Amino acid sequence: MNAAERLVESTRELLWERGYTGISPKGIQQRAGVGQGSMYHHFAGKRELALAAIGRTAEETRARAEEQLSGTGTSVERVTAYLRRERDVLRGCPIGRLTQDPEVMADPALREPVDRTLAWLRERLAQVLAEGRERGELDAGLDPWAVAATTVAVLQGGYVLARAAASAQPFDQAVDGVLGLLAAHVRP
Amino acid sequence: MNAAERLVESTRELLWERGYTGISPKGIQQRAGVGQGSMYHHFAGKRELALAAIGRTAEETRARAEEQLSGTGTSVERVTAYLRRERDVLRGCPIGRLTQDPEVMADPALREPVDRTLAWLRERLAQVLAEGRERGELDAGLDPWAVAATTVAVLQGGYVLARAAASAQPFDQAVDGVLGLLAAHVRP
DNA sequence: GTCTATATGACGATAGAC
DNA sequence: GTCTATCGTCATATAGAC
Repeated sequence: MNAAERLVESTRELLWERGYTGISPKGIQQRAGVGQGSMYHHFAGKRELALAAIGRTAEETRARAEEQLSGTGTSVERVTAYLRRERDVLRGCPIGRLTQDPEVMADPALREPVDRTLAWLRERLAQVLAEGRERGELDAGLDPWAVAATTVAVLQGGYVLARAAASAQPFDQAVDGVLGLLAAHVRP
Repeated sequence: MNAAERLVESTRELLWERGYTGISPKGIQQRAGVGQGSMYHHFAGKRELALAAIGRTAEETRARAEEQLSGTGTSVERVTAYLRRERDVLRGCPIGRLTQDPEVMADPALREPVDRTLAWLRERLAQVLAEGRERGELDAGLDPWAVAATTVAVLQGGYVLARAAASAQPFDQAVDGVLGLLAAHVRP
C-alpha cells in the first residue's frame, strides 16, 4: 500500500475512534507510518484527508447494507439479516458517530456523505418494507417509512447504549425488541 | 449566579455542543464571563469541571424522564408521553452524545454517570412495560426488557438521524414507527 | 516524493501579586 | 477570589533542501 492509501486508511480508523475534532495530522501520520512532508505532498491538510476518508466509509457502508437488503428471502427476512449482521458493536457506526462532531456538522462538504448515507438507509429499508406489504407478507396498516426510520434509529441508538454499557447486550436487546414487535405484523 | 455556578453551566452547554474532547478551559471561561485565575481557584481543571457538569446533566435527565414515566395513564400512555415530550431534537441528547467521546469513555469517573443514566432509563421503561403486562394492558408475549431497550435506542438513534438530516422529521418518524408497532400489542 | 526546519497560535496548567 | 505573567506541549501548517 502506498503512502496516500495508508494515510486515508489511518484517517478512516482515527475518525471512527475519535471523530474529526479529536484527531490531528500528526496522529494520522504516525499511524500511517508516513512523514509530515509526504502527507502534505499528497493532501492539502486534515480536511482533505477527512473528505477522502469519509467518502470511502460512506460508500462502503451503503454497499455492505445493500448485500443484506438485496438478498434472498421475504421482506422481513432481509431486514432481519441486515439487523443481525455481524457488527463490531462497541466501536459504533463510523458514519453515525460523525453526527456528534461539531466541525463535521458545520462543514457542508464533510456533512454531505453522512446525511446521504443515513437518508439512503432509511429509503432503502422503506422500499424493502413497502415491497413486503405489496406482496402481502406484511399488514397493510404498517407505515414503511416510519418503520424504516425506527429500524435505522434502533441500530444507531443500539450502538449508543452498547458503548455506554461497554457491552453488546443492550444492542442485541434493542434489535430483538424491534424484530419482536415487527413479527406481529407478518401475515400468516 | 456566582462564578462557580456559571462555570458549571457553561461547561454543560459546551459539552452538549462539542463533547469533552472539543472543549477547552479558555472557551469555558469566556462563555461564563469568568477569568482564568477564578476558574482554577474553584476547580482543579477541565476534568473537575466536566465531572460536575456531567453529574448535574445526568441527574436532570433522569428527573425529567421520571416526570412522564411516573405520570397518570396506562403503561403505553406513559411511554408515549415520554417519547413525544417536547425536545430540542437537533441538539441531540446531552448524555448520549458523550458515548462518542473517546476521552469520556476512557475515564471511569466521567463515564459512570453516562452509563448509569442510560441503564436507568432502560430499567425504568422495562418496569413500566412489565406493569402494563401484569395489568393486562399489554400482550403477555411482549418482552419488557427488549422493548425498553428498543425504545431508548429509538430516541438515541432518532437524534442521530435528525442531526444528519438537519431536520426533526426522521426523529418523529422513528417515534411514530415504534409506537405504531407497539399499538398492535395493546389489548382491546 | 520525502525529509527537516521553522512559524504561529491554542491548550492546559502553575505562580504569585493584588 | 480574581488578575496577569509565564511555561512546556501540541496543532496545523509552510518552506526549502535532497
